Amino acid sequence: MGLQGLHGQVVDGIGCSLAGGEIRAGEVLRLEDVQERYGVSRTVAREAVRVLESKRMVTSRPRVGVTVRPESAWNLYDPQVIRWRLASPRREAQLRELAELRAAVEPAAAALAAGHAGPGERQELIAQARALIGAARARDSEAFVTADAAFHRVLLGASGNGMFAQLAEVTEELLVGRRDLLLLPERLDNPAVRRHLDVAEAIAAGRGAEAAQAVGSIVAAARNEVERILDGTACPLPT
Amino acid sequence: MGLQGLHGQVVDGIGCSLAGGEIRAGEVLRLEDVQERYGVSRTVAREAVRVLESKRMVTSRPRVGVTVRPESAWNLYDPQVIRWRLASPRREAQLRELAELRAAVEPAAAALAAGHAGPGERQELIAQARALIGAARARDSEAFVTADAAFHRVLLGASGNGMFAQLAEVTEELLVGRRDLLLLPERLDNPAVRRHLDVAEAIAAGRGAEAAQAVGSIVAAARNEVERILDGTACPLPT
DNA sequence: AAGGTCATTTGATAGTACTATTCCGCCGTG
DNA sequence: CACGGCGGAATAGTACTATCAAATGACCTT
Repeated sequence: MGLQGLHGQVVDGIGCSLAGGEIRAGEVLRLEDVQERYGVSRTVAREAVRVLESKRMVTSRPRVGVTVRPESAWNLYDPQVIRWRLASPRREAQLRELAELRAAVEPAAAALAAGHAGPGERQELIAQARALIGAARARDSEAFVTADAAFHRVLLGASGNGMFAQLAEVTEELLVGRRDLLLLPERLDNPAVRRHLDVAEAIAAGRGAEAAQAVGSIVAAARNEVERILDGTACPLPT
Repeated sequence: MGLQGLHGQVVDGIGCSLAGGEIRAGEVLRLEDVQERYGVSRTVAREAVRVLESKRMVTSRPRVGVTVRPESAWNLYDPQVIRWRLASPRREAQLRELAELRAAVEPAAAALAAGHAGPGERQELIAQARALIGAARARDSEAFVTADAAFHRVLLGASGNGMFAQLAEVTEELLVGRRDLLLLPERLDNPAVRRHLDVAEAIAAGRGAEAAQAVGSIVAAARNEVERILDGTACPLPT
């Protein structure tokens, strides 16, 4: 995973502590503290700090030490940061943010995909949509998440926008996060599932607006689901 | 900016070369090459590699060296990466992606802001909208961009979603990028400008859907503008 | 073709010298 | 007496070098 090498472990350890709120913004760590806390050499400690600095989680200044920056400054799109936040007590807030982000982006990605997708991608979308429906019918939660993730990955990739495509990884974490929250095999077969095929067909036909609308209903439902589970305050779906 | 310390300069140099396509995916750099290319010690070279690794632009493996990863793997939301890509020959593609991202996110942010914004934020939005209109009337390109950036920063921040808020920085780069592309003082006073006040008032009144729609028209126009300038292929605005 | 050996390159540590910044005391001035 | 600027000293990061360990790809042997 992200912990290649000694420094990676240190980064992961500190990153976790930061995301978990164990170390709060404004607090300062000395390089020496990091060394003995993790039992590593100065070099490794510095590399770890450099990486965290690159993620904008800390700043390093002479005579002061390593200062923790406020969460709002962090690179919140860094996959590692997302994972830390998902593993933190504030997991719910992160899930909600991801759901909102996804709800905003995927419709736009679908609209673009209708214009940019290649023949293979259009076919792949339909194939994954059918696999999704099949998995839902079979109450196969495993295959369901796999097909769901694959579908949205292809969709985002077909948008031709690299930044959208990169959200596929995030989306997958969201999907498994949702699955973990409520593993309801009986809930698998809902209207949103069949909507996936509508999306695939709309994109295959190049009908961007239609695809966007269909995706919009899917992600809005997903977001609503997350919201409902998290804090009970579900927003009504726009008809 | 991001070049604090020696290693920062090396990171910036390599990052630039990578984004500029001077070093392509799959190519390998040896740590020793980095050392003599930038005249730095092994320690600094390693720190630079660690940072680039954190940005997912390279991987470092023993016996092989530092391998450049394909652009699709990079942390495209890292502000530094965005800046490198904006400074590269492929600047246009990056601008387009940013415009598309913004078009997708800001309406959603506006809808959320209608629910989450505090009293101060609602007032601030109206104030910035008025400042924007004033700057447009006065043909003051400088004040225009400032107010525009401030408006969207407050808007994104008021969404209550940290990931949305973080796009403010990106949006500002997009705004100045657009300004640089076409500094047209006479174009300042267009319908989209007055829409900002509609947005502010809708959010102030808590009418999320209305705010989202108004923002949608603004960002769609902006995106269309960018597209038109970049490659002449403008998409028709959805009525 | 399969397997082992070796060279190469990164990974990690220790030690050292440098540098920047902050803190604090000193002095002068108002 | 209080306030403010000035400068030294302590402190913590910055950077370099040297050295050993570990991993792995390539080559050679069988």
